[in-house]
Amino acid sequence: MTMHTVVFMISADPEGARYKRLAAVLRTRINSGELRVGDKLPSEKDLKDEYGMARETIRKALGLLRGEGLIEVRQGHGTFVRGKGEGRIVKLAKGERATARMPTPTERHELDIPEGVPMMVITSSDGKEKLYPGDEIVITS
Amino acid sequence: MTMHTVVFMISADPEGARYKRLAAVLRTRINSGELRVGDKLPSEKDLKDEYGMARETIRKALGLLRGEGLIEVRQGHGTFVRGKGEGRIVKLAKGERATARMPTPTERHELDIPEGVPMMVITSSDGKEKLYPGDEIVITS
DNA sequence: AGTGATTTGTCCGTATGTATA
DNA sequence: CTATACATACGGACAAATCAC
Repeated sequence: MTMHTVVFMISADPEGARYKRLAAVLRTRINSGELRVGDKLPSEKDLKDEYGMARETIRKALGLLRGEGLIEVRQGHGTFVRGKGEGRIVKLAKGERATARMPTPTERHELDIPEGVPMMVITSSDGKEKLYPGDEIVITS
Repeated sequence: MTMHTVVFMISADPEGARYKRLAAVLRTRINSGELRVGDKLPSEKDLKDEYGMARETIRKALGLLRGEGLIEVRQGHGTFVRGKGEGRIVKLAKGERATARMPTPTERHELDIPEGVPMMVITSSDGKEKLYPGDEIVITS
């Protein structure tokens, strides 16, 4: 039995953009458990060297994953696998309605929502709105 | 009283990145009603000429708005102001829980969810999940 | 406290490909 | 077929945040 490191190649098949294929590879590395919550991904420079892409292309791939709420990027620090959130439970009162949308940058800052995480909006019958980070709330009847 | 066209300038105050300020300007032009649902935004080239930024910078600004579900970009066609969705109402059954997250590219394609729109996940007590585009659903108790 | 190295953020310019009108 | 418009990719440069020492 030969010991070997698993190298996740970018498929030579030119199906789709390179940054999308790289994102798919990284998504697999995360979902497969090779990279766990809190783990640091390779730096953009390392990914650039490893996959032979321009840094901008690497960043586009990371941007996709960030948009899915799968990773968190901290300037000067690194890129990390994000957790799923606690799942605080909120009971929907009579007449209240819940919907989801993406927050504006202002709302993101005020509610401390990371990029790529939606927002849950609960509207009561009088029109007042309550806002929650979408990954930290579960609604029950 | 002087008649004048309102020109949305990029504030000279260098607060934040240029693409974020441009996004804020465009967001205002949309929310103020100057640009309505379905309206076409200026082309990337026009925005580039108008604001004197590189096209990549323009695209980053548009990317922000796309990430908020505010605009829709169609290759070879243009950039358009997105509608808010219908608001189909779904009643939450006993034991069901609702949460929101961003869809993966696969889920986006299968549910025909535009970029920047979250997904509502309704989980029943037996673990089965129902998926809805987040901007086309409203949940009531 | 400070300095340098690392890492991500922003911005620019250019070129080419793909989709639509 | 041509022109327009968005998509992808590369390269370079400097700024800003963080870390290691």
